[in-house]
Amino acid sequence: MISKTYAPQDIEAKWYQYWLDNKHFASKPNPDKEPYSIVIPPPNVTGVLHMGHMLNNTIQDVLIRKARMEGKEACWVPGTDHASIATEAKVVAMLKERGIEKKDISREEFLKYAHEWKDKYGGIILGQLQKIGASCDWDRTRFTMEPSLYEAVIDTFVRLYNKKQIYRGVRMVNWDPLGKTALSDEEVIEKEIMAKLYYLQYPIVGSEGEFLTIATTRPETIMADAAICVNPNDERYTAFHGKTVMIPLLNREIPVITDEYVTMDFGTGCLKVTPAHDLNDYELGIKHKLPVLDILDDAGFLNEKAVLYVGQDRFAARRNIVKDLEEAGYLTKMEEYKSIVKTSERTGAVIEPKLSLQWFLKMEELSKPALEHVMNDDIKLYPSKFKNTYRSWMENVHDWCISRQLWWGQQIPAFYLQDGTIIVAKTKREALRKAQHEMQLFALTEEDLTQDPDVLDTWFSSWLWPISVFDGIENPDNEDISYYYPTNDLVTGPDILFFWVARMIIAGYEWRGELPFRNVYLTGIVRDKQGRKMSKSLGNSPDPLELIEKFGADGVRSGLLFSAPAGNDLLYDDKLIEQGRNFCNKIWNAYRLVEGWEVVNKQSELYNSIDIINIQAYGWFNSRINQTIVEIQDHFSKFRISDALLSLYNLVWDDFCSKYLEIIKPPFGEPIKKDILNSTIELFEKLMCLLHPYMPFITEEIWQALATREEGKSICRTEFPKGGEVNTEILESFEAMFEIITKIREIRNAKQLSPKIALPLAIKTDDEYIYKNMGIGLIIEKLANTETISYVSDKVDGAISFVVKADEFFITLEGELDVEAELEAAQKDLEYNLGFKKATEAKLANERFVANAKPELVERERQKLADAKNKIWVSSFILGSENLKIGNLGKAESHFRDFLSYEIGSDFRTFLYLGVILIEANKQQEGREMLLKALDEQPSRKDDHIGLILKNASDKNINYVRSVFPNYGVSPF
RNA sequence: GGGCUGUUAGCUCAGUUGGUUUAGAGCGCCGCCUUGACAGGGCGGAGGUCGUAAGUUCGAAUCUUAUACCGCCCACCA
Repeated sequence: MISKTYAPQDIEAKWYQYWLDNKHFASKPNPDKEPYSIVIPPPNVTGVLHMGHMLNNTIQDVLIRKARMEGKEACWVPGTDHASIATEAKVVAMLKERGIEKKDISREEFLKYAHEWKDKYGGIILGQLQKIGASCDWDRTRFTMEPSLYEAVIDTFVRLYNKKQIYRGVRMVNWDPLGKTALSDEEVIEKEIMAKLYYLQYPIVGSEGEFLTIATTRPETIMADAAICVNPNDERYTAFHGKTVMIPLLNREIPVITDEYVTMDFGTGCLKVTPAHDLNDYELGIKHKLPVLDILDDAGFLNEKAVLYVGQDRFAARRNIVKDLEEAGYLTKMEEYKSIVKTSERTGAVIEPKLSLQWFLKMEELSKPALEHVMNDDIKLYPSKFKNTYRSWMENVHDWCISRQLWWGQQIPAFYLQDGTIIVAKTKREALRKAQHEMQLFALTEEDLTQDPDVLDTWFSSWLWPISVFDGIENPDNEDISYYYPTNDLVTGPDILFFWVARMIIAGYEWRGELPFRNVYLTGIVRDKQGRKMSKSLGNSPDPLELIEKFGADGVRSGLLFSAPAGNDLLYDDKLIEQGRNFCNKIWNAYRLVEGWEVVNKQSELYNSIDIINIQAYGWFNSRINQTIVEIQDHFSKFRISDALLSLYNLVWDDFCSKYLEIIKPPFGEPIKKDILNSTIELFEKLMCLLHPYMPFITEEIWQALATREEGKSICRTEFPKGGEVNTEILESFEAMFEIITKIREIRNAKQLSPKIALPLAIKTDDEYIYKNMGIGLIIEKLANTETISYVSDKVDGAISFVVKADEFFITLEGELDVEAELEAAQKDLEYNLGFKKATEAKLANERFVANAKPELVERERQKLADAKNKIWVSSFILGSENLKIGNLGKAESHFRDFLSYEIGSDFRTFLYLGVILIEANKQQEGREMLLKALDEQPSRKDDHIGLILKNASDKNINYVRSVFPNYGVSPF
């Protein structure tokens, strides 16, 4: 017995192991196949799977699985990033727990601990990726610190240094006092905070009682002040040009200088210049040759140069100095001030601008090809709006600070002689040789060389990733790199567009002379329902593994993708995942239905009508599949992954389950014919293949169950369905048919009739063939639950009617119709269609429209007009006859007259009813004409007609009516 | 301050070269339906003057301009 709901837990583990055992994800260069490769954005080795990874890697898996099924040599390279700051922080924390301080141990010891930590806790995320079904080639797993990748990084550093692209210099850098390292601009996050602006008085030397007042947010840095600066055009301060002032508390004398940099209308127009602790001040300092006084140590504590508050943390010092300044009377004002504070992305510490000696990579030349090839679409960004962002960054790119004051990472291969001479070489030995040979320092030993203690920025290794995973730096001509590079698609978040994507492109052109990937798909950021970024501290991030446990990997994957258009943030809601889970369940139950059918083999005469239905349904659904394949291929070509999934979702749920299966489903307890079961299984298999990239597990499970498969075979290596013929005729007739079915169901609903009651349906059509011989009629009977359809040539009196295309449908219900309601509905219908008719006619009368619009469009307008007229015609008739029925002769007359005026066709009863009405209204002459016209319409049925006339005439006029037809003898009365 | 997006149903979003007085989907909502694949379901339904204002056009959610908000990126106002 198959379980009633889809139970993913056992199924997923089973098939993932099966795929691994049969090496379905393994890839090696195959000249007979087109390569398709993706390198994973390497997660931090310290990382655990979060929703962002889930989304990102699902998209990659969809792409790679689809490519694999399309016969490409698909290779998805997994791996992890050593993440220097994050990992070092974890290791430091771990050591601290064990009572060990980093500063007390040697670099070697520390690295030993770090590697231990990495071996024990690192790379958890890779196992987690398997849970989501990621079809990576695990044998190719790489780590940015493993020897060959390490070597590649060192090598590129040396080569760039030799090309004079790397230099060492003193710069104002973003200093993280907690991590005690420099950060690149990209690693800094700006936060808006409410700060205080302090107004401080600096006494003017030689002018007792006079002050210059400055405004600052950092009063603790006054001890590092080198000058006070005012705008030369600021008349308030002209008198003070060339004077000096005293730093409060400290009583050190500093000059008043002038520079146009100072804005006159901010604060007091007076700026204190602190070259060591502010980038702008630093530049001012250089310009005006001011001394640089750095009063902070690496951890953000005041050093002895500060003289005051030495040994205090910068924030403590701020509190204290504010208090002292206030007491001494130098603080005149404090105001709230909205300001930006820079913080470290990794440690959260407030960044300190700090002068330090760092290594830089010149970016100007290197980045040129990277800009050009994105702008000319050699590399495409999805969505393309990021091209703008990319360009503005690239055009204003700054030199990249690549040194970090850490131990975990690739140590900078720069060696210093005692006199400070720098020798850059891959190893100490090489450096020594270089020193000996190039500088003739033969007496030198390795002891005399000191390696730079810093390591390289993590991104300085990950920018090589698409090359280094294939060993393309050290062995530039090896088989892997030649075959797989450039890779095809890169899937990542827009938050690392500059950090990583741009630099990979730069590296691609620098080291391979070509692009690293052709397409960059930038996913959105997963946010919570309120639009907040998911974060540990908010606790608003669900654990993907728990979700998988609860909803199944396929459910989570498809759920996330339902609402994940490229570049748009995704507001996560459990509802999405539920929807994915429900989709799995729907598929599962469709399978249960098909699986549960009993089969008959024998061809039997009795099954004739069923055959027609089945053949039609199969033909229709095949066309729908083919149509959808075209659609999803188009979506994929534009990286519209969500849209492709949605197309499939609708195809499976609405067309396959709600329509196709309902059509071919045998009545309860009855068997199904073998051939239709086989075609159904064939269709089901196709659907599973189409869905496999999105929902690998359930599709494998069902695919395996639908037929006997060879040992080791998997749907993931089965050919992705190619499109075929799309029969538009059958699609259109089915579309009309479903419209008819919906109308009937609507009537059933409106009349509150049980679905079990078969309704009598009559159709007035010029094309009975399509209903009778094409099986359409039979399907209507089955899906709308009608009695055997009758075909009529006249309108049916007293029936509920509706029109689809050119055909009219009548359902006669027992009991009185609600005339008022019918009238109201018909009236509404009439008005709508009259308006429609008017607009369309106006459009068609417009020569410019007919001349300029596409011919198909004009033709479609004409068709719509014809349909609308038909509907108007029907509504008018209903209004006329219903009004007649309730004795509203005047209204009835005018509706019938309208009816005739539309000249769409005629109907004998219109003439007839109108004739009687006119006679009743004492317009005998005209009435008589109408009655005769009625008879002319269908002379063969004269007797029926006269009977109807007499039935509708009142006693008063019966004789007159009779006199019109003197030869008609029998009175119905 | 500069630049770039976006603004469509109660919510989250589609809407691909302008073209039905009828702008779609999912969720949510309303009504009916439970022995029969699935209530994690079926069948129907309601709900939008497409941010605002002008303009171009035979025709505008779609193009132009202006404007208001949301968001993102960049930038040295202490």
